[in-house]
This record gives sequence, C-alpha cells and structure tokens, in this order.
Amino acid sequence: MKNLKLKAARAAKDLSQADLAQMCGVSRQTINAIEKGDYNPTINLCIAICRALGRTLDELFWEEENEEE
Amino acid sequence: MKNLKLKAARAAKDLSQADLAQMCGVSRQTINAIEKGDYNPTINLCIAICRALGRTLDELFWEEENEEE
DNA sequence: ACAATATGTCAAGTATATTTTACATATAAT
DNA sequence: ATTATATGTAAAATATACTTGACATATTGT
Repeated sequence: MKNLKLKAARAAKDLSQADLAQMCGVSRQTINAIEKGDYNPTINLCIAICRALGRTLDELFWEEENEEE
Repeated sequence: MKNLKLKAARAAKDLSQADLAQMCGVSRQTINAIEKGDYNPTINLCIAICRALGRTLDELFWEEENEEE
C-alpha cells in the first residue's frame, strides 16, 4: 500500500523526491518506490527519512492494526 | 550498537530468539544479528517483531538524537 | 557426568533492496 | 512551442539482508 504519510510529510516540508533522496543518501527512485509502496526499505533508511522530515518511525511507518489497505 | 530494547522486550515475554524468529518468519540467526546490532533489518521485519512483542517501532527501533552509544 | 536448551558466530548461498541509466508524462513558466 | 522541474516506471547491475548448516560455549536440570 502507498505510504501517504510520507508523501504528506515531504510535501509539508516542500521537498521534492529528489531533495529528500539527497538528504537521505539514496536515489530518487528509492524514495519514489517507498512512497509508491511496493517495497520494503531498511530500518536505517526509514530512520534517515524520519530525521530529514522531523518525524518519528511511528508517525511515518507504523500502522495500527486496522488503519491500512 | 546493540539493540537492548529488543532484547529486553523479548525477555519480558519470556521468548527465546528462536521463538521470536519463528513468530516473525525469519531465522534465529537474523534475530540474533539484530540484537547484536551489526545490521540493518527491513522495516517489514521490524514491524513483525514489534507486533510479536506488542510494541511499536518507536519503542524498539527509534533513538532520540542523544540516547545511544 | 550427561542431556537439553539458549545463545554467539562463521562461511557459502539465495533473495531482494538499491543504484544507474534511460525514457515517458504532467505541470508551470517564458 | 519550448524549457525546466517533478514524478512514474523499467531493465540490468551491484550491495546487502537473510537463510542454511554447522560448530562452540554457557546454563540449567537430571
């Protein structure tokens, strides 16, 4: 499923996918794929993304038992 | 760095590394390596571990700017 | 002393995260 | 119409997460 929390948090900081990718030390396609949702990043990358956006893991990557789809 | 939060949360549920590994669908060595700290699991595995232990990502895998090492 | 369980570690293989290059589309600005 | 930026997507290569099998040690119970 898409990661809309991430997309929204990035938009709230007015960063492009390329900007965020550079801040995290990964490629733009990696950020795109994570937002698109069809894959499974490493925790260290998730943490880098969180720090870049001023959020925590629970805020961007945790889902309560029933909130997804 | 070692993940002592994980080790403690597992101990609190009286689970062996092998037990937790089986609950998460990974090998015992993978859990051992994560606790030992010298690698970088995927977010989906972190989430599986959290659900198995009744914790969230922030509780087991997040570190505030200054609390580690 | 012996058996059983839990943990730590290593090496070789497999699966998959991530990169690089490239192309396509959409939008906004000139 | 053209330029520039942001996004979506794909294929091939590389890095690394994870598995399997194996062995060693420590601990606890019999």
